[in-house]
Amino acid sequence: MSQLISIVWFRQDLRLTDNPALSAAAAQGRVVPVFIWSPEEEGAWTPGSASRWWLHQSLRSLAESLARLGSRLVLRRGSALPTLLELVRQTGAQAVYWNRRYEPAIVQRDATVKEQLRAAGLHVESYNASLLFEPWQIRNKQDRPFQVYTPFWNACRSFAPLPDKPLPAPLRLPAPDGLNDLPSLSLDALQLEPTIDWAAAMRRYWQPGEEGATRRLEAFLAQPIDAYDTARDRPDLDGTSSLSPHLHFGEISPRTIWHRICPVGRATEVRGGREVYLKELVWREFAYHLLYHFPHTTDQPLRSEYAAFPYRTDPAGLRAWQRGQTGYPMVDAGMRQLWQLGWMHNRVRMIVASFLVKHQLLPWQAGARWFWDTLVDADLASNTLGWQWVAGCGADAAPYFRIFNPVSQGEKFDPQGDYVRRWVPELARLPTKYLHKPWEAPACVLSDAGVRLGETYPAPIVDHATARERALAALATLSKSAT
DNA sequence: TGAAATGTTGGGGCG
DNA sequence: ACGCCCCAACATTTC
Repeated sequence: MSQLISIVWFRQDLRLTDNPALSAAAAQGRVVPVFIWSPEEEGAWTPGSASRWWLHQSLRSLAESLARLGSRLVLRRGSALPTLLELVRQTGAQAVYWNRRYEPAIVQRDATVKEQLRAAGLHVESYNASLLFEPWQIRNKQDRPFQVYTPFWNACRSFAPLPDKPLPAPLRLPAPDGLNDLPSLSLDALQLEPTIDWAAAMRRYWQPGEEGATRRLEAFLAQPIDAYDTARDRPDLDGTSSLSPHLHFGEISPRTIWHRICPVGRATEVRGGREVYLKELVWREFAYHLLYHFPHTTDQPLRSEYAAFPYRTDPAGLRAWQRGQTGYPMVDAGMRQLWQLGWMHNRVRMIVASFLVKHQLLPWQAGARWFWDTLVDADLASNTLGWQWVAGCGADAAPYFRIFNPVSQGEKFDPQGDYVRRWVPELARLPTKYLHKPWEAPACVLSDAGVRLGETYPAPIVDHATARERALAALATLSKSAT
């Protein structure tokens, strides 16, 4: 057995299967797996409460998986570079391996870490574990990054080479002598979990970790995939894959999903629900592509003229939105699902985001920040893309005048009202006809359902038609000042 | 991966 | 039989 000792630095790749850094290290000799909690190095985007809850569970799962292979996950907290150098001293490691991340602050940090470790004489390699295509691989004919989705998708679907087949998990993970005596924090010492236990519903709904991710994928694939095209838009059904948090933490690889959906490997060969799902996966790739090439967009609009957009300041309005108390059942249902599950159906994300930005004229950055704190799948690339898309200031964005009507969206995508009844139980007894617009219900209908508007459920905080006119007027000032 | 306003068409009631 | 109007259904335009 070789005596070469390698450190595998786990980050957002909390899995054993299709983990190139882990496989490379295991092929070299003995492995020291480590996770370093260094939130201060994430710039302005330190993980939010829901993300930290998930991370705690996922680390526990990873530690158990490593223990089954005769290894041990070492936990540390602090700045990455000095922590890694200390580990090198303590283990005699000659190599450090990790899988890449793409957030602006992390790209910078990792470049420094790599340079300094190499300067210290270590062998250092990083790998792609979380994307089908590297953000710099996909270029348009002018050799520039894409800013529109459809041509990006066309470039990805015909890109050669195809995404690699997933690597198998290592069968054994030889530990260096003394791995068990290496100083490590306990998982609890990282203080990732909330001090008040608000995660009960999340525990019921999610199974963080690689095994839970695999089960979620298999459950999704057990459904008729041809229905995905329309079922994915229905928040009252289980039509989506719900893999987003597992993907964010790297508990499952997009390559694994790609090759399960598309066994021949070529996206040009699939149609129907399979193709639609691959396109959703590639939206995630597009988000990383944009974040990598336009790193300022986490806080600034991609279309710079939107920096002058006349957003309002309204702390009470923002709070009503956050708490699901806007008086629009579809919006409130979404915000309460988010609060309880740390997740919201994507169709409803578009509705609530449109409401915040267009009906309330509040800045998309405030919405992005709230999602960042409350989503278990909070992902800087996807979150940034989604909010800029809704606000109209991003890549391939919805035109600003595309304003969702929360009533007609509800009637269209939650036709029996199951979704609203589940998340806004105080309206559950209203007839479906009025469920998405309780202010139009006759007084006797409201009282029969036990609803008193303004008391048991809020009256709408803005009138739709008025808010729509106000949003269009705000857009007009923008295009005037831009010329 | 909008919604609302406006325009067009065609069936049917009715004088 | 015919013109007129209404209106639903659909298409197009506008925001």
